[in-house]
Amino acid sequence: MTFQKRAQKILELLEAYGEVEIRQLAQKTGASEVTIRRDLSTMAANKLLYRTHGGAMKTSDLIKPVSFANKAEVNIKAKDAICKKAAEDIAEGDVIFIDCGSTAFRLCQFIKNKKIKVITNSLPVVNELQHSAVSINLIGGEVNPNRQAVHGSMAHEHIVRYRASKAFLGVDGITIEGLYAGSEHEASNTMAMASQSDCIYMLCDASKVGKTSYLKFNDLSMVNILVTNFSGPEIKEFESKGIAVYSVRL
Amino acid sequence: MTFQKRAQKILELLEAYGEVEIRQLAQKTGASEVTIRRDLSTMAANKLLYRTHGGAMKTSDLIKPVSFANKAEVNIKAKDAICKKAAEDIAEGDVIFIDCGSTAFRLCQFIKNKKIKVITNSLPVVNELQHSAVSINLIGGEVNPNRQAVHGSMAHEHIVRYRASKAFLGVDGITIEGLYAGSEHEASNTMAMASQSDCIYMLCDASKVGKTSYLKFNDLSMVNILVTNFSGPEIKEFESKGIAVYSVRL
DNA sequence: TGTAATTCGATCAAAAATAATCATTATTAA
DNA sequence: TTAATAATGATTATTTTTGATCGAATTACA
Repeated sequence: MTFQKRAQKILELLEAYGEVEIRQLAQKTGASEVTIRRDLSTMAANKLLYRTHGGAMKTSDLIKPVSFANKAEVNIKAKDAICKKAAEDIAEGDVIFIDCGSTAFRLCQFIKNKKIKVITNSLPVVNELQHSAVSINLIGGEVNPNRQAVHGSMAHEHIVRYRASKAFLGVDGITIEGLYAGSEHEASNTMAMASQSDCIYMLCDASKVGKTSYLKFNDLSMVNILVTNFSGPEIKEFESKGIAVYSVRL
Repeated sequence: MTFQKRAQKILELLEAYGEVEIRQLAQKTGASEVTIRRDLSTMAANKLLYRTHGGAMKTSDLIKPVSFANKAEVNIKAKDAICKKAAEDIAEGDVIFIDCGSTAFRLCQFIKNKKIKVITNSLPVVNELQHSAVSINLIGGEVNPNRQAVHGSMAHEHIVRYRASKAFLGVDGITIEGLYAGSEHEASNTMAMASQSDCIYMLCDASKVGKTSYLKFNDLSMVNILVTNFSGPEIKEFESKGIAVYSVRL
């Protein structure tokens, strides 16, 4: 059994149980404990797992290089349902913006096989769509490792050079009063994408609706379609402001 | 049995089993193990499969990060030695360009802990440096999934907006006559980075020196320093053209 | 806290696989 | 046909992988 095979097995077991012991692994792979120990060290060096005494643990998904692809993610079902609904509106030949953030990221799985062009500043989106039917335009600028996204004035300039039929955006909070972001950088990108698109989709799971955040960066007028699993009386108010609301259920 | 026939058979078996052993293949094809080994290396160079000890694995079966642990990459030692040498010249506070390509990628491991700014169009470089001391500026434009890099006119415009103290570039081939690239896109980016840098480092393992490729995109005048493990009489000629040559040994 | 039991890291040796070299055979070009 | 070129195979030297062993470090637990 080669190193690669063992590594695969180890990662599988890690995925299933969250942690593994060297004894187990040695038994399952037929290799000696010394070898397993060596495997674990090289894998740990590549940040594929955390080394513990006598075994290994799954790398915290926060630290993993590229992944919102994490099933422990909050509200994942809501986000998936929202994105599935939104993806129905995406047609062959479309040019779309995809915002950074964990919600918009979930759109990827539903558009992989569509022949469209995606303009994005989200590194996970790029990684996810890299070997798919989608052609990608990556927005350039300063990389923010925490958000796994590109920001800054160069990014802004880049965005306004393009034009898309649809933009799929996320925010930190949305109320009747307006849209809220966690940072100016994000707000700036979101605004720029909106200004360059014919139709603006706002993807918000229920936890975002009615919530405010530190920066109110715009009112609701720029939003055309709100896709959400929120279902309170406020929905009517959004609609009265001229926003089409796609309500999804889980 | 010709190479093509064998390659076909190998891919079939790979498709069926996910992995193959050299012994098997030698038996099934009637070729010697030496020949199979040669077949596998060329196929691995074309990314048709992953080379393992004693055999090969299907590319798609491999979990991506494991492939980084794969030492089957061609000329890896030369590339590492070259990059280690080149990295010695990088000082705190530097702003540097890093080209796409497998050679320049190897620079990452040696600069992770330096407080510098890296401007790059290479997605693997971004992933590698994302959670390090390095701050990253990602060049925007069209993503080429095969090269895992960003190209196009937008990329060019992005590059020329910045200025760096050093550029670490790769080429497909280098001779006394000039520099050769595999595509115009690459050449365009390489040229742009060179034009915006004070000092241009060319990173070339021995297989690149003396080799030409389909596009000669410039003469040698733009190169300041050639870092290579090549050690033939041609080195003197490079030096006579005013290029400083850093010779590395393995 | 101190002691026993694990686990780890380093070093070594054996086995397997690979790379390098050279001779031989097939293929192609002149 | 003959010479040049490329592909293959055999042989040898080198490298890689693996497992064993032993002192040091870490953990468990009495």
